[in-house]
Amino acid sequence: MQKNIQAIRGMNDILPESTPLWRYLEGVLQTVAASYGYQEIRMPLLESTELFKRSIGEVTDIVEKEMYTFADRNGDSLTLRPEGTAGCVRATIESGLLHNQSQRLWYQGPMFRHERPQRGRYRQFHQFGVEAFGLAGPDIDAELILMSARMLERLGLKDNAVLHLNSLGTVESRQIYREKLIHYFEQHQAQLDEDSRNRLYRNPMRILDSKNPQLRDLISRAPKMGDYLDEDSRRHLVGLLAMLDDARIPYQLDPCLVRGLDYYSKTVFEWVTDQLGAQGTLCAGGRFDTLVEHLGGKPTGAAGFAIGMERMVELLRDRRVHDVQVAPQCYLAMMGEAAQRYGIQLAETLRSRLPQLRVLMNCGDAGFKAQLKRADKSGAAIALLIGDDEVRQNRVTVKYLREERTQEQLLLEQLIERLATFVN
RNA sequence: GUGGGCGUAGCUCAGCUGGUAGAGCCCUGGAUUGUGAUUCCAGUUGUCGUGGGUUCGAGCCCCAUCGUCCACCCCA
Repeated sequence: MQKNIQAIRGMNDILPESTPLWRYLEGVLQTVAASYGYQEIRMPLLESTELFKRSIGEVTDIVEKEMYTFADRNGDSLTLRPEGTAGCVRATIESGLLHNQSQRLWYQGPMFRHERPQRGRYRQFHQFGVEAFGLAGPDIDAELILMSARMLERLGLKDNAVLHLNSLGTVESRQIYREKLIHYFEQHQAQLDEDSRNRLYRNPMRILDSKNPQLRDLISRAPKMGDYLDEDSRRHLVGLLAMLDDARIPYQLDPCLVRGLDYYSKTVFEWVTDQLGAQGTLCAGGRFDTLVEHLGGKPTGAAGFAIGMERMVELLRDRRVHDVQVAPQCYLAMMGEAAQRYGIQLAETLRSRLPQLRVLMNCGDAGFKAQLKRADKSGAAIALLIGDDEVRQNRVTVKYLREERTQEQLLLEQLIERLATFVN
């Protein structure tokens, strides 16, 4: 048997039954971002591999084993973007957007990581990302967190998520902390599991967010980043917490919160839910003050976050949020060849006169009864009936499908007037 | 990359200790000629994921393979 070609593993189609929900979600996020004065930016899906190696970090899992990397025809190494920040920074530097000015930007679109798919984790997944450049203080961190909180609130998901917060300090203070941590875990090496032992010298902070319950005790007694923060980072964090308190945004300080990408510094945060299984991070972000410089720009403070769209959609699906109108307002049923030719002209006229109207025209052979069934199934409020009689009289029979109302025969202008009341 | 569960009609699934396939939904037609959500009647749908093995005989047992889901890992 010939095998049908299937979608690439971990890359899903978004079918018509869910696209309205996606558009609703995207619409809410865009509206909120705009209400904070953020502008949209669109970057290519493909970037030079070097960009991601330099920004995400050579020793991260993403770069080591999760990137879709391949050679262009001329031999250049290209990579399908595994996240949006790197490309966004590259674009803003390249276009001079950071020259003596700050930028507040958002983007959305697919990202690609070669991981084993599971609930809430796919090889092509979608993010809505927000980035702010050229602003060094805790005020912009607060703005971003407030924005993310508002997004959740608008979507009715405020009670589904908890805000986790931590500070990773500057690169220098983190270096000191890192050594303390290695020293601590070295002394208890026997208690570490295999994963953690592997991470001990490569990325000891990752041991902190291990899920192994046998390590919980050991981890809870480990040195805390908070005790090693430099003065600047400490003041930054205190300032941010005060602003969050003012805004009455509850948060949970989480000394074990470590982000997976190397470029983060100072503030990091995550909105986490317990309703999605193992992949519960809905939204995550933080500051990345050294990245712009690292990619060749002038030293520029920066912060941002990204929302995992699939995870949001899954939460919204449970709540049956449904706001987007796609059903046609009227369905055109026709009997006979003359009626069909009349009807197709009529449908065009209606679309010209009422641009907001959604007209679904019956196509293909079907009995009158079957056409009405289709009209009902389409969700249309009205069926427009055309047969020989209507063609002769130049009228259209209007049948109301969703209300007790006697049907009527209308001339074109009357019909347009009537249909106009169903458009909004 | 490592584990475990599952793969039967378009969808959701049933199929008893092995005897060459079923239900509901959907779709189509009909219950007198041009009037839809209900009801009734009728009909279509499958090399039971794929390949091999055991057996007189396999959807059911064994092996392999692919796919999928969940978890580890990782992260949005």
